[in-house]
Amino acid sequence: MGSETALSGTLEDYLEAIFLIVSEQQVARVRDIAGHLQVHKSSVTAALRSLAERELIHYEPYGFVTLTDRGASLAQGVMRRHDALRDFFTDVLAVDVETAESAACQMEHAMPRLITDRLIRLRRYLTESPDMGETLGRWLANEKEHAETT
Amino acid sequence: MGSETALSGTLEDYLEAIFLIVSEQQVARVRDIAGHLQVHKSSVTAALRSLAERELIHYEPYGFVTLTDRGASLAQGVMRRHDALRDFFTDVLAVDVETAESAACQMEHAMPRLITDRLIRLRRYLTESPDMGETLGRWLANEKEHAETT
DNA sequence: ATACATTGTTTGACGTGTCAAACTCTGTTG
DNA sequence: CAACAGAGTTTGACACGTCAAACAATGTAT
Repeated sequence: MGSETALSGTLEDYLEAIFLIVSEQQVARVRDIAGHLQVHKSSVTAALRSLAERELIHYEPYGFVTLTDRGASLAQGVMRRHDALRDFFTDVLAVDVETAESAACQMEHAMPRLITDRLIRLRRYLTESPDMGETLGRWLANEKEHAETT
Repeated sequence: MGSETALSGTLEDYLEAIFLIVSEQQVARVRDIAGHLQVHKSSVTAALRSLAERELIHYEPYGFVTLTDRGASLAQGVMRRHDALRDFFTDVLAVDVETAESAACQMEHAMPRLITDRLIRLRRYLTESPDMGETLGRWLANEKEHAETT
């Protein structure tokens, strides 16, 4: 079952960016991707070629970019890991959104399915179950005291 | 205050390997590092030069390798992140050691201090506090059912 | 001490990702 | 439709990390 060769973290980032941009605008332009990833346009062109070779995007030079089915499903996988981490960091560890977001960004790439699933469910359990909710709340309150000791 | 330029994840891996080897043997040899990291000896030589330039290791060609103080403290930081992740994965998320270890290996590099601290404390709280212990236990049992659905 | 296997280094090549600058399309706008 | 600004691409250079193969040093037996 064709996973060819695993994507690099970098290409996963491009895929994710394209997914997000396509969700808002209909279509992704090189300029938007470059802006989103804080990278030069020429780097984007190179990445697009590579993603197109792997058939993860539809791309013709000077044309708009969209995801193939495989590309979209891969991108969703990346985003799921990203969101799982970020939400766990903010909702359970009470970390500020900026820190959570940027850490998630960098840690998302190598996270196995099993850990992603468990993280999502533990967060749900901890934030939604009434008994855990209270205990967690106590822990969180406790954390506030130790905060800002960096 | 002097962080020069942040280490790459790769160099952090070398530093960590050296730390571990030095802990067991007195001294790290190129061969051991290469074995530990599953990399060719020539890659090790290159990495050692780079670490020596940054004054993180004591290194003379054909000589033994040891960590400088800065190197040791950096290595301990990496290991602390590594262990925090691995232990959280195994003890809280009930993930098997191999998966936990290899995921920690790859995710450890970009993890901010704040998140590391919180992760360590949450694990402790969840596994050592009696009330949480029971609730967590129930959650864990529940996880077993959903397992192997990959 | 000399020979030898082990260990370490050098060299040259490659892959990936980045940038900067020159160049080329493309679609407006007058 | 001609000119132009904006968007995209090409090219050449670089940094990083890796490998494979040729080479050099090391120390350990005999």
